[in-house]
Amino acid sequence: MCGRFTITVTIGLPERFGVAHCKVPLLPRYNIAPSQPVPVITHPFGSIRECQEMTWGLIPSTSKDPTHSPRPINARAETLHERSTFRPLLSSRRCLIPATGFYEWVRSGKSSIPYYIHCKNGDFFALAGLWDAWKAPDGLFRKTFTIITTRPNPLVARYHDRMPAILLPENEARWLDFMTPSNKELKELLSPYPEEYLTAHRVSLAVNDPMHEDASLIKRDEGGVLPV
DNA sequence: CCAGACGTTGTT
DNA sequence: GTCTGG
DNA sequence: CCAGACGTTGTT
DNA sequence: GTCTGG
Repeated sequence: MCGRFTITVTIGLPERFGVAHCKVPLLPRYNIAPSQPVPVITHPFGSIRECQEMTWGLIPSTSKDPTHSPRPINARAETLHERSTFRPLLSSRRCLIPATGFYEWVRSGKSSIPYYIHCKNGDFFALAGLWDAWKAPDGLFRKTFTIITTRPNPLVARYHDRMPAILLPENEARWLDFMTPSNKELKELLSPYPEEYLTAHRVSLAVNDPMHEDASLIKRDEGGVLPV
């Protein structure tokens, strides 16, 4: 699945994702966790692409009291069209979440061992997401999003049975297009990202604590005997 | 019809 | 908004 | 995702 | 065990 990710590089991010003027602060992030603000790319109908901050963990616009409702951080690609929470968002609330890597954990007894998965060449990639705006009692809108998950490619399957839906660069515009993809096309867009572009290595247990945020988190850690 | 919920993950 | 349960 | 808390009352 | 917070 996808419960933590990174944006280790911010130089060139607006250009890479077709955003002319990015109004949100772009800082390197080494441990992005649910509930945190994250830069998200949208393409409003009849306008240009935008990059805005949204909170990770979806609060549907119809939510009455989000305090005590689930805020899904992931949505299964296989069942998007049959989930009442996600289906209404498929037509006009698709978004891209820029990233340079993500973490997956392997449970080992009482502890969880983190692995870092990223592009071999260090490129950005775009996670496929859905967002919504919820009107708070104060009248302000809270924008939130969820990351779509899909089957793992063989590389990620060594660590987990799910992985985030990473879009092929040539498909990113289609995902944002106001012409909603058919179910068939959605399935294709959200298929597992090819493993040959990715690599993975074990990292420090320091990643487990979302308070830890420094660049050393993504360094290789020769800690043990678990899978590469 | 209306009322009420609406998620994923991993673990047992 | 849409689906499920009663 | 993992880590950490998990309560109420009355008083300052 | 389960919920909340980051």
